[in-house]
Amino acid sequence: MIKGRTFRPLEARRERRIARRKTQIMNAAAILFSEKGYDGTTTKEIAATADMAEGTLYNYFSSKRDILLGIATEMNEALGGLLGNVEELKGREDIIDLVQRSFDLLVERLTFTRTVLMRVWIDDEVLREVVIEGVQRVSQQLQQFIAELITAGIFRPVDPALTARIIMGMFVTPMLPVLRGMDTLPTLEERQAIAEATVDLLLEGIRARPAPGV
Amino acid sequence: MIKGRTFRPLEARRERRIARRKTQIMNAAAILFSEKGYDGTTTKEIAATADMAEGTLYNYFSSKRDILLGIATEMNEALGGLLGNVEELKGREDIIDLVQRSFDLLVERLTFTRTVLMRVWIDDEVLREVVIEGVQRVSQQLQQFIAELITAGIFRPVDPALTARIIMGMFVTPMLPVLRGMDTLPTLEERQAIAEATVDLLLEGIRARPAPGV
Amino acid sequence: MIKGRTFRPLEARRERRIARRKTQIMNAAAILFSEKGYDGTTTKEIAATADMAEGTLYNYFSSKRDILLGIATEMNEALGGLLGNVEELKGREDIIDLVQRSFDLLVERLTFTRTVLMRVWIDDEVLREVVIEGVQRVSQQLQQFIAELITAGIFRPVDPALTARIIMGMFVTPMLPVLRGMDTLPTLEERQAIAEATVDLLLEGIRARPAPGV
Amino acid sequence: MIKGRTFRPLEARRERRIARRKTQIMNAAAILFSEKGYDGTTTKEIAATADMAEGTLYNYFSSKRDILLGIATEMNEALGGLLGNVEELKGREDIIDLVQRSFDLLVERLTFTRTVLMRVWIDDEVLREVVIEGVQRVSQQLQQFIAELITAGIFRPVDPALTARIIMGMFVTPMLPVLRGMDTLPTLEERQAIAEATVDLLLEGIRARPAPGV
DNA sequence: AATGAATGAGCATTCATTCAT
DNA sequence: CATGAATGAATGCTCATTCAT
Repeated sequence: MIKGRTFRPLEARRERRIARRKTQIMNAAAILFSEKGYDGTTTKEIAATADMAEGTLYNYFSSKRDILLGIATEMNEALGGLLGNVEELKGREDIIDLVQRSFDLLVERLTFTRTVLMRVWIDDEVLREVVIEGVQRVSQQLQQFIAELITAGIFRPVDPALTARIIMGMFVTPMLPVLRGMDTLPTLEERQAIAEATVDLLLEGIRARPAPGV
Repeated sequence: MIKGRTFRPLEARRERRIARRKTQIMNAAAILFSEKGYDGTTTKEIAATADMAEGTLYNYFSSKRDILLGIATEMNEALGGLLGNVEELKGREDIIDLVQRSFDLLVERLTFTRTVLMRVWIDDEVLREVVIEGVQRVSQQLQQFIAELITAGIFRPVDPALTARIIMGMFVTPMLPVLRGMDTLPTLEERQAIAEATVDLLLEGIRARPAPGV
Repeated sequence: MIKGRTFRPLEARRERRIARRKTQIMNAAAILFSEKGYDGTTTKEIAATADMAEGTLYNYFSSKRDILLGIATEMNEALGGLLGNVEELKGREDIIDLVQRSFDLLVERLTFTRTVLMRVWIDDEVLREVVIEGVQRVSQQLQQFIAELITAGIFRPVDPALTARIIMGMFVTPMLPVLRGMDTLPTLEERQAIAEATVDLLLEGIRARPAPGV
Repeated sequence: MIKGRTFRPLEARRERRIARRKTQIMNAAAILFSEKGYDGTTTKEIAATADMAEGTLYNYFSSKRDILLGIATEMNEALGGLLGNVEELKGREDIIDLVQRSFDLLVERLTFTRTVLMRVWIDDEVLREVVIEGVQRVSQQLQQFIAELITAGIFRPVDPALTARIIMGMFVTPMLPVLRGMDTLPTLEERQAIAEATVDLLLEGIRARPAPGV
């Protein structure tokens, strides 16, 4: 990227400043969106929370909507880092670890998650951005993973597509009250306990077992 | 409610007319809310869809918000009829039947469900109305049911509260793409297949089993 | 238009009320536009001048721009009534009379004229609406009139198109200071004097000539 | 201005640079003003067209408005050079030549002309700057010229003030479609033809006459 | 002198609610 | 009861101007 004398530190600094500003705005917006909804949040409030003038928002985003899409994209990219190595998931511990990292992601970016989950429900573009490109990819990796383990005789012969969907539901739902702001953030230990309980519930149902009496 | 000579047919007819009007308005509003969101829907549109003048809405509801709460309440009452007889749930078939009736409820009142699920995310009053009074009651019945079956030695000893939450997630999530409008409505057969797959996944994991070799 | 029992007085009254409101708004807007320009006028001011709330404007016009187009259209229609009978223009008196009626039109609708003349300069849609459909029609009738009188030997052989353009300039220009608000409105006598001087200048030119027959 | 030992070449260079910058800005602004109107043009666009940063504009002009007044002034000064020698106008050829030089001026500074003509309509200061000081001076010279030729028996006895106004209209109007951007720029030959036709119409009128001496 | 990010007052437009008919 | 015109506060966004670098 940076070669020979085309290295321009001023430009790099500029880009960092822009990135910092965008983050500052998205953080402020996500807090408000997650508390009051997209339509219930005004640009005036976003600016005040981000500690800048209203017009400054528009130097970094072309519209209120663009801030929302920025949040969705950021969330999506974070999600992308989660499942790169699905083929390495072999034992119970690996799966628990993956689940826990998912929880961590949701919790770290709590307001982003809340915002995106809320908006995906009616905004078709956010739906495409996040679900089609993000969740669906996760889902397909999951289906492939399930299919392989069925072939290997480790899982019972279930419908991979439907099961993938159910599994994702199993893992997101325990977090819903937290995301909604009804429960307080779970501690690390609590998250671990939830992850283990969920994985065990899943495995004991889905794992093929030697016929009794063998 | 109406007894003896206080029976006044005129008044009853009046009440029925009022109820019919309210339903007409809530149906229209739910369609629009579920398509465009609460804030994205104008009272002018609701009136047009309900085939009446804008001002007429306010003879039956005190505000746009009141229409939303009416929808939430209605949904909640429908949910109440679902789990009256939790102690009768004994075998796999009973549970599958319950799950299927839940699916039917969501699908029948598709727009109501969509509206309420969307709005519960940020509106604290809807949250109280629906979740605290509706979902939580279901959840508690479910926990009690799980606890009893654990005591009876039919289920493994799991955490009833967490498991109840996971189970509800398992059952709602397969319906999400339908509720979101991404998938078409499943046929009766499809709903049955989903219900069976979900219950089997649940049972095979949660049911205690005789030790192998016995 | 109104036949048998399809006569609906209520609807007619409604239409009259709407027409009255639109006129009220266009009059207010034209005053402000002509004083401060289109962009220099706010909808708040228009509403205040028309003695109604800001939102009420939008029950009758879909945008500020639509008010402007309404004014242009109205002006255009008034212009249309001016030149129906160009073939009746025979002598000097007829022409003076036509010129005077033009002056009257401009003066009566002073603010409309000012508004349209100002806006036609940069707004292409107003240009089309007014010039292409209005002025151009007048111009063509004028060219035809000139051509006929040339054929009849009454006019010198001049270029009809160019001459029509020059003539229109001769008649509009004396009014410009009035339209611009620099001069006060001319009285009827003054308008008559201007009309006669202009027509004579057109017909005879400025150069002194020996009396015919001498 | 610069005499004796106060002559400072550095200062002169500085002034030339400032003058060049101001011209650069006014040219850019005039293009945009003439296309989109004063209010429709942003300082950001002016800066971009003039190939400099937005803030730089304010080193040379105190406001957007000041740029406009600069354009008006420049136009006015150019107009001043046109009529210095009105007493030399003697024959038809001289007048045609003057008319043609006017056309050339308008065409050369097309965007300046467009801008000023547009803005003079509502901006009182531009009106004063250009009309009162520029056009009115032309008009007075014209009136004096007419009055003298009447006295000399060369022109008919017409009202000099009104006639001056009409004449100016005759000469500007043929150019309006060009200024408005509806017609393409006329070639030199076309401009000459227009000038001749206009002057002849002015001198001789439109009415056919028996050839003198017949 | 040049820059361009920051500013915030000001704008056109929307829409839930009221109320005279 | 039903109507739909009137209301005006509130909104997202623009842009001339300033000023630290």
